[in-house]
Amino acid sequence: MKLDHLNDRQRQAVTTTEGPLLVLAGAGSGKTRVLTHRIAYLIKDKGVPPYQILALTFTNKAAKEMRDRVNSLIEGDAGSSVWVFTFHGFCVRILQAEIDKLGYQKGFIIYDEQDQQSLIGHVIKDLNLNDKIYSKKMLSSVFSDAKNHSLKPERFLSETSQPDPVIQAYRLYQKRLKEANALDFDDLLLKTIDLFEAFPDVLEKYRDRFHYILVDEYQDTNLAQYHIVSMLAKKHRNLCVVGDDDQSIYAWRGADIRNILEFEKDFEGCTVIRLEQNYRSTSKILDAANEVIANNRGRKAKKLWTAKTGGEDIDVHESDDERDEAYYICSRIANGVRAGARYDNYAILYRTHAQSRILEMMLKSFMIPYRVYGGTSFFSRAEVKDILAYLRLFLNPADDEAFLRVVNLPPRGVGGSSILALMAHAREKELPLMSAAGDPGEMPARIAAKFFPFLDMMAPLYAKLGTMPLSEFTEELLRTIGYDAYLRSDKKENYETRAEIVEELIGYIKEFEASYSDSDGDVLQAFLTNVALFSQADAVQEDNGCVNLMTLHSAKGLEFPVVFLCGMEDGLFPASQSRFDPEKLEEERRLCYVGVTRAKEKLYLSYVRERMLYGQRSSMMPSQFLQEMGNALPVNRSQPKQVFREPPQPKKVQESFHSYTPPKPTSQFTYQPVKAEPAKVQKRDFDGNVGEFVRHKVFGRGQILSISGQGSAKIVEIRFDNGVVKKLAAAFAPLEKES
DNA sequence: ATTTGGGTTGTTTTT
DNA sequence: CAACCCAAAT
Repeated sequence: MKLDHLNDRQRQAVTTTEGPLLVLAGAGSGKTRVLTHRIAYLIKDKGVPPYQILALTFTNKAAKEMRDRVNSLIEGDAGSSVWVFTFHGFCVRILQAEIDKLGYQKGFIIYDEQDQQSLIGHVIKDLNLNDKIYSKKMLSSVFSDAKNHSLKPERFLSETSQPDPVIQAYRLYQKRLKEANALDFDDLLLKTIDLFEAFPDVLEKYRDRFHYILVDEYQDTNLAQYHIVSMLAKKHRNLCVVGDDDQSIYAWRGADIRNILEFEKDFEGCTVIRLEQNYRSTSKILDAANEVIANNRGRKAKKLWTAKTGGEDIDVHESDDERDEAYYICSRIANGVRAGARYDNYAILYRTHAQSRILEMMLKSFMIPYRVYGGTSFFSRAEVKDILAYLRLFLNPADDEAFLRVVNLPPRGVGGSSILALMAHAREKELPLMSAAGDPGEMPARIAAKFFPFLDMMAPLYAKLGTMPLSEFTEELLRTIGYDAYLRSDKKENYETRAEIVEELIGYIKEFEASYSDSDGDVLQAFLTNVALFSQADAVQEDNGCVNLMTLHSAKGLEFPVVFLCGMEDGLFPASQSRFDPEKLEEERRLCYVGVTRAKEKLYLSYVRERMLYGQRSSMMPSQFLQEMGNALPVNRSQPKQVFREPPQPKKVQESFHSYTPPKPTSQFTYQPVKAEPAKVQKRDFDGNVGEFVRHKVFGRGQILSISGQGSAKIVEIRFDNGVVKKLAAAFAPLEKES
């Protein structure tokens, strides 16, 4: 194994194979390289059988990349038998083999956030809780907190003295999950721990097996993950964790920075190696990053340096508003491309998804191909959810959330009251909804009959399941339920887009089953798990010929020659909720650090004076982080604001899911770069004037007091004859001039 | 039963 | 200015 292209520290990190090892790897210091070489070194030079190695990552993409790179380092496909998984994927794998020991069935399904919310909604109803105090949101975050922070959520809840209703709700929630044979995301970790604790022989089995364990992004592990790792590593103690406390950006979802800060205490006699040479960015960029992060307290001492001295100045730009900002960014990109750059050299990073919209519009009018990661992704489209809900019901008829979603979709005359009756009946009999519908007992016949069409339709499909490839089965399913006709009849949204999404999903299933070789598993379950664990970052693909748009969070681990960090304003970034909470502020600052260090050659920082927030214009101040980077920014940065000609009117965004890529290595979904759409004629422009009288379909006659905004954002303020003053969107309100 | 509309929320970030 | 939730209309 040749290691001479590694620097001394990297090589040390690769070859220190025995005992606990903490690698503090600064941004761009070659952490993935170390991990992959370490795995290859273990196999090739140390003769470790690949199946004794376990590597844990946070995203599927990271896992896939690691697998690929290991395989290219060693001949043959020995690398493929290394277990490289995300934490969640690893837990699923174990639970699929062992979960029956915990009283669940093997074909469990994973509830996503929406299912979770909706289930909590039912719990609130059933317990008659005041949903003003105990909202879905509040409860779900408490539950998640409890699960993430503690091995015994119940104990956590009482120790943090949660009010009784919360504890009751928690119990009922867990009970319902179990009845539905479902696990939420946090359960995946928690149940694995439960399993290991309750069945020492099972733990022993895995403990024996994994002689070498590697953990990527260790700074982002939560207590549950920490626990899993330490249980597994207890025997052989060959645990290598790699991370950077400065890049810990997931505390809000339970990541505990102490896991990395106290690793040395937790694993006695551990070796610590610091990787401080950055191979990614120019020193101009790195200086800025070092400046901001220096404002955080309680971090491990380290000083990143780079051999790439100098480089281009960082650009700081002020715009009037977000439209202007978008224009500025687009024109920079257009110039760059004209000068020979590729579109995929560029990334536009922002704090919140909401910021992407205006950027998208402007990119379209510049005819710049782009890709948005995250946001309303393909898998959260209603059509996809519909179909997946059906499929879930086939894997697991106890899935009540899925049942509720599809029982009346397309509409087949099953309404709220029937559902309510069924739910009561099901509760009484302690049956899942599906079974309860098939076993109506003393339910009024009139109501029971409502469910017959649905049941009759499903029954033959159950019989067909498994007799044909999943994709064909899905097509059969869609034909049977008449989904296409439903899409056509639903005039709300345009049929073409939605039909296209259905096609896309079928295509995705085909890809999946083609690459699914393990004949020993249930394809349907594997597929649903794959989808549930699919994440934003997984879709990222370099060299796609597109400008990349994403949140700062999903940018972690990536790098781009040119990075735009936009919306650098107090209240947005750092977010308003974080500004006065020192811990949260530090996390925002780390996020800023992550953002800055994504850039290899050129960094643009931009902020606006005025931005639309909560539906109204508010004036903004430059982010405090800009001040903090001050020394690394060019001195003459109060450049005169560029004056643009009238920026092109952004075209109406054509509804589109901005692409996604299947996680399988071979899959190659073609993505058509978004081409500019011809401007569509907007809704009619209401042309009343102040003082004139108008008639509203509902409110009656009124007088226009003021008009603001323009185009579809035009707002008219009207005092109606009954004295009520309302602000209405001119483009949408049913207004007519009073004659 | 289904649809519509108004009123009410509230926004980080995601495995 | 959304998305979401509930109430009222048909």
